[in-house]
Amino acid sequence: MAAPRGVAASRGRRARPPPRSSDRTMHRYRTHTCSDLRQSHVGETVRISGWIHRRRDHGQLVFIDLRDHYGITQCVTDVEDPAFQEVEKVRLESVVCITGRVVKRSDETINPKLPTGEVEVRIDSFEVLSAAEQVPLQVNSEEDAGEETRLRYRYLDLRREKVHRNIMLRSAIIASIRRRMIEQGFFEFQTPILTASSPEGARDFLVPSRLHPGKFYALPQAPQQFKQLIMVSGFDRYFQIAPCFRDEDSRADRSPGEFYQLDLEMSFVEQEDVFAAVEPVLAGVFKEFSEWQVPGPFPRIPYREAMLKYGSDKPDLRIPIEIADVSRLFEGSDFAIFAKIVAGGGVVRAIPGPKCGSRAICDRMNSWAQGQGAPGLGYMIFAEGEARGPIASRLPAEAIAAIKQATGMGDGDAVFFSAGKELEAAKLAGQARIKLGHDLDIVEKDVYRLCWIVDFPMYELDEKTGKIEFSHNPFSMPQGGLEALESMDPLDILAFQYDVVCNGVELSSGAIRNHRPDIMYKAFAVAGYGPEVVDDKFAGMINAFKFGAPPHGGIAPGIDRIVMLLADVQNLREVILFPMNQRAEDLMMNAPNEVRPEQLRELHIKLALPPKAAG
RNA sequence: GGGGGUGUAGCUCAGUCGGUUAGAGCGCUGGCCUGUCACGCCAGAGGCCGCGGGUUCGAGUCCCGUCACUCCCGCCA
Repeated sequence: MAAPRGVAASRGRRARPPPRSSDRTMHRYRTHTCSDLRQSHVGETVRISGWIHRRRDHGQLVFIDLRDHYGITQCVTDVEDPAFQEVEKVRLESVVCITGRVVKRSDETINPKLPTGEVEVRIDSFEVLSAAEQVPLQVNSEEDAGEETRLRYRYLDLRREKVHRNIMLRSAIIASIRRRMIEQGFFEFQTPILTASSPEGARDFLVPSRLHPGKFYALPQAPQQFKQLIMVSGFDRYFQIAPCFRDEDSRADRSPGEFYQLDLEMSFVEQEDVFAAVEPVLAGVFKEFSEWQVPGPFPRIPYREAMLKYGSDKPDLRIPIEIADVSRLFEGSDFAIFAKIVAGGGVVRAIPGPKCGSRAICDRMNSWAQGQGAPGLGYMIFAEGEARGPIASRLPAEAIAAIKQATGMGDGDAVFFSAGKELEAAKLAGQARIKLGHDLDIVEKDVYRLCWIVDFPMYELDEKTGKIEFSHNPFSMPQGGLEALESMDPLDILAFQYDVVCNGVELSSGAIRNHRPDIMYKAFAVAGYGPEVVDDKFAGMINAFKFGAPPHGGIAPGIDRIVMLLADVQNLREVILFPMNQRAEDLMMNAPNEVRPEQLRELHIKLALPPKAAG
């Protein structure tokens, strides 16, 4: 897969044709790029510029692979040439300008791996535009350097084929998204970067105000309120490739600090209208930039069903394992641990383990579960028409038959059991499902399985405080509207709130918004907030809704994650030009950094550092 | 805030049970080589084995602490 630079489709189109070669008016730096030259150029004198990618020194004869954004061209010089000495000495990654004659390579020396491999450039003159010191990471290597080196010298890392290609893929994906959104009748608008802190959600990044001592702007966690106000302003269909800022800890699929969303909002729509607008954009992009299957239409899976069958609200549908609830079978059973859990309102979930019918595998799963902080993972092994294991021996035959029925398992298989409080049991079962999928190598390959998760609950119970809280976005419209808020148990109320999930990665959250002030005040009241909280914290939006707001809704798929999936990489840093490290530091630019005392004084800020950092 | 992994040459890594002078590939320096394309061959320079402490006759290796990078939990409406 030694694809030469410049051939990958994602690498993009060629540069506009450079000026024609002619000895008198030759361009200062180049007449062609390093991917341009073909047999048809043989005989022409050309000029190309780029980096020294690799050198092969034969003593009397030196080959140089010259690399630019577009590709690689082999240049050659021998001891007779005046430029020979310099060419032999120049260090890798130096930037040079080469003028020379395009010559045809003899049949045996053609390199079929290079698009320019039928020709080479005989060096007439050789100019070093910028000499390189020894580089701290190898640009011409497939092998990644350590993260710290890669980030500190990101501009070198970005020269490497693989990373360069990922970034170009990102560029092409964003261009495609823009085109598709505009074709669907959306308009792109920009929203403020300096805005107000909002009490909900993630931790804000704050920006002190010079003009208003003691006051702060916040960077937007998302343009949420602005896009709703755009709808109230009558623009009907908005989108933006929007930067979002959240001061939360990072993960492999969660950048520290900042990330980009395809933010969009539509007026006069219901949930299905949003799906109908977004699904073709996402499906189109996934199909355009990969060879993998993208089955559609995306299935719609209610939240509760997802939590039951997949143990997650972001199920990886490539794994052909479905969890079943078997709580009822353990009710009052002789297997006391589970019986007690069920009696106490807990649940027992059964995870099918195809071809897992061995003690070794089951013990391994059990210790894995303990490593996850669970008490353990029960199991039942099927062999020779019977069920074995400590659980099986305490269950009546009918219950075992029912478990077989529910999981579809038989001889040679196993069933694992996750028991406990509903959410915990479901999550452990979900993690076990993923582990089994990977361990057994039964994850479907070469496919992007996207789905909609719908009917998220409007509220949830905070385990610690026992208080009712918004489970997602407080601006979502509750299903059933005002009547539901007034008459139902808050924990039973669903919201018009939805996610898009792809292969176990949450791409996006969205909702039909609550555009009615009366319902808004009531929704907050249920969560224990008086109208003054709404008026104070969401003044702009609640006021706007009092002057005629269209029903509206939207969604905001994560750009970085889409690119990550399409680039088939495991970490967001691979698809971001200048990412920060896990501790939210930019090792290249040295951010965050201390500032001059005058700057702080201007901002009316005095530092109160923790004892450790003070020294 | 918590748990796991990693840290040895400029880079990627090996280093056995704790035992002589710490190795390899790439890169770098010098030499040889006129058809290579991950060129080949010879020689050389380059090491606070992350840092500090401990155990030991002896520590890259074992123990404790600490720092850095990373993955995960918490967190992320």
